[in-house]
Formats: sequence, structure tokens, C-alpha cells
Amino acid sequence: MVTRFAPSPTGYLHIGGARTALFNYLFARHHGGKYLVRIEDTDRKRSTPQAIEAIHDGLEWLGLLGDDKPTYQFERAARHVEVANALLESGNAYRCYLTSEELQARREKAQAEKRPFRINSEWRDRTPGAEQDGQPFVVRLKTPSEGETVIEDAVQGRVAVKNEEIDDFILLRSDGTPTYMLAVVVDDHDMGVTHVIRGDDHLNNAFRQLPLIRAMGWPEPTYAHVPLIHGADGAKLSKRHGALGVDAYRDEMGLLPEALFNYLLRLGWGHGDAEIISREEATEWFDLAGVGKSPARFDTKKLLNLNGHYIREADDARLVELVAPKLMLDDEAGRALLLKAMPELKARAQDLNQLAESAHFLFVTRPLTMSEKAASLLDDEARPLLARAYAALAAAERWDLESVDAAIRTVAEEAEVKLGKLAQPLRAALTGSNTSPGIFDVLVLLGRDEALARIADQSGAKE
RNA sequence: GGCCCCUUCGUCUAGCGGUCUAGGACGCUGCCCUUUCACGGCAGAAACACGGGUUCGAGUCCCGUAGGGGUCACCA
Repeated sequence: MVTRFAPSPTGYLHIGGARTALFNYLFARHHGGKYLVRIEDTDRKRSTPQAIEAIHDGLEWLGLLGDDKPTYQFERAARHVEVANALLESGNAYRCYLTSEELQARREKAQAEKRPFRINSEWRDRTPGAEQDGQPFVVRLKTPSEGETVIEDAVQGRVAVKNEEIDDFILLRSDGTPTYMLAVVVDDHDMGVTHVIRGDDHLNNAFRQLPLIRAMGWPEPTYAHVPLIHGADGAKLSKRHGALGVDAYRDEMGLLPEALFNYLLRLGWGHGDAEIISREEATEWFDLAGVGKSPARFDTKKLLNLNGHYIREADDARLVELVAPKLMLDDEAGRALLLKAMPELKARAQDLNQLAESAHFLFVTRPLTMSEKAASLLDDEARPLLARAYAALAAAERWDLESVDAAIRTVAEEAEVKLGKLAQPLRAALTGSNTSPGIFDVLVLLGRDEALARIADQSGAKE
């Protein structure tokens, strides 16, 4: 059992491609088979090394690299031509001398007359004469013209198309280079691919590829055409709503790979009520029967919710490594402080950016700039309370959770105010914000000197 | 337009003829917890596109309608 993910390197690894890769990977793993990656770079004009790099990075980040080194389709061009020639020799393909201009003219004429257009090359049954000598030609496959072709698709079910709908598509261009349609079939065969799992935009292609496979007498793969992912508005996913490269999800959105993995898996596939699914469970449960036939819409909120879950589950040291660059933290002391604060910080972040932002207060230098809401907390009523808190904290013998807790609660009690009345201004003074981890945690994290200084800045208390 | 595919809460889905007064999750609303924000807990609003069949019985099968999507290159 062999599956493959075959992206064309004309851009980044987009979200739909990532899901296709995931399904191929999971299906192979589930059945103990092999999962391969093939770069479809036969379009030399549009394929770039940067795109290949981006795809590789994206797959690596998601843990979806192929089991072997990737195959590059362009390098196999000679083999593709060889197969085309074999087809020519066996009479399953023919040289067509129709030029693209002629074809274009026929297409337009058909359109003007509102007739469906089909390529109907007279060269299918015509032997080239002397005048064709040296003239450019393409090689076309002789597809069957009667009856129908049926595909038992593992996702779509039984799909039948009349053979008259299937045109004699091009195998070799007039410059002698192989087309995608030829290349996929040859490569899939040579790589031993048994299950072709891909976007359902390829379903129509399957009806062309099958006659080619049959002409060669090769074993037919099982097809599984997975519905495309749509944007939140139901339209095709475009750059505007989520068709970003996975690198953007990582770098800009601040996602963890396991969150995207889980989200993509649940998009179009379900396993009972399971929502949080580990890689191991996914491997154990994944099947093509569970893949829905209708396109799914991309939902950023749910993705973020999942990401929050995985952040809370993530190892603190790992999160420090991911967040430190966003804070431009390069010293050990800073990292140590971040690590110490991480259990409190990660409890309230949905993405790595929020996580970095929430840590910001730890590293700013006095005097703090107050957010609007923080500033409004520091009113005339609050300042004297802060001064009292300052005194109580300064007098504390030790500086740990227990003692600062006791000190602050005592101040609130003596001043006959609710704890919140004191905690909120304190939070503002200490963090410059109205939201933060628990106030006692903040005091301890900042340390005695820094904490007292920040309180003094806002209360007018003298050190 | 031709061909092909799809249609359960706003979204992702469970459902594979009776157990569905349709379940879960995200989101939303309310309450609880609480020093803030989150987390967590509890409660709630919210769907079988429509119309015909088949059947004792249909969200589940069939047909049509509407809506959505895909594809029609010497791109992949």
C-alpha cells in the first residue's frame, strides 16, 4: 500500500494541500504502508526553488515529510517520453498536427454556435503524409469513444462518465515535453502508488488517466477524491480568507503544528464525537470512509480554540523557545523568567502572539506606560491604597506567594475594601494593563525590588 | 453552457430505515468559580434546503426543484 502527496511548486504549501498530505500520510500509516512526496515541477515557467523549499518546510513543520526522498517529476521526463512512444507504437496514441491556433478557432466557433466543444482530431485515424514531414505535432491518447468509464471512488462513490465526454488529451507537447496528465500516471505507476488521494478538482482528470493506465496494461489505483476546503463565506478558498501558506499560520498566526494537524483532520472527517485527537489516535482511526463528500468551510475561531488547548498542553520550555524571538529576548535571565511565568501565561493564550504579548510586562523598563483602562484604574481612591500596599509589602519578611498574598489581603481588610478594589489598581501599576496573571503571581515573578518600584511609581510612595 | 459532485444548528460534524422530542465541538447567551483575563463547571438558544415518491415507518432509500462547488488548456 503506497500513497503520495504531489504538490506543484508554484507557490507555498497552502492549507488544502496540507490536508491532502495529511490524509495521504494518515492512510498510509494506518495501513502500515508507505507515504511518498513527489514534486510536480514539469511546468518550468512556474516552478521555483523557493516554492519547493516552502513546501518542504511546511511538511516538515507538520511532520508530514515523505518516507523517502521526494521525487522530482521533471527529472523523469525521459521516462515519460518513453511511455508516450510505447503508446504510439502500440497504436494507443497518435501524432496530431492540429495547431493550437486551429483548435482555438474551433473552440470559439463552437462557443458562438453554443455547441459543446470537444477536441475531435482528424489525425486520430489519419496517417500523416509527406507534407506533414517536419511539421510540429503533439501526441494524443486515443481514448475510447463509446461506452462509459466508471470509477469506484473511495470518497465519492461510484462515478460514471460517458466516454464521448473524454477527449484525446495531449501526452507530449509539440516541443516534445510530457504533460502533467502523462507524467502523473507514469510516476504513480513507477512509484507503486496504490491509492491516489487528492483534491476533488482532480476527479475529472481521473477519467482521462484511467484510459492511459489501461492502454499500458498497468494496475489501476484506488482513487479517493477529497472535497476542497472553502472560505468562511462558502466560496473557494482564496488568499483573502485563509489560503495562506502554512508558514503564515506558523509565523503570523502563531499556531502550534499539532493544532493545525488536529484542525485539518477534523475538517471533512469525523470519528464519532472525538474532537481533540492525537497523532497516534489519528493514525489508529483514520479511514477514507469517514471523509465527507461536501466541501468544508474554514473556521479560524475553531482553529484558534484548538490552538489554545494545545498551548496549555505544551511543554513550558518549548513555548519559551517559540516565544522568546517574538519578545526579542536573548539573555538567559530573561528566558529563565519567561519559563517561570509560563505556566500562568499559557493558561490564557490562544496563539503564540498573545502569549508573547502577555509576557511583555515582565520585560518592560520603568516607568511603565499605562493602557487606557489601566490608567483609569489608578484614580484618587486607588493611590492611597497602593501606598498602603507598598508599605505592607516592603515590610514583608519574605517574598513568596504566601507572604505577598497575606500582606495584600491584610491591607484590603484593614482598608475595608474588597480585594478587587486593591488588586486591580495593583495590577495596573505592576503590568500597565488591566489583565494579567493572578496578582500574587505577578508580584513574585517581578521580584521584590522591581515590584515595589513599580508600585511606588504609581502611588507616589517614596522608597 | 456541457459534464461531474455536494446539501443535518452560524461553522465543523455524529447519524449508516424504527433507539432522533436529532448527539458532540467551536462560536453565541446566561449562571457558577474568581483579584482581572483566561481556564474549568452548569444551563440555554440554534439544524435534517424544498417538493414528490418507496415503506407499517425516512435525517437515513429513489426522483425532481433550488442553491452551492468542481472541471472543461500544448497549467498542474
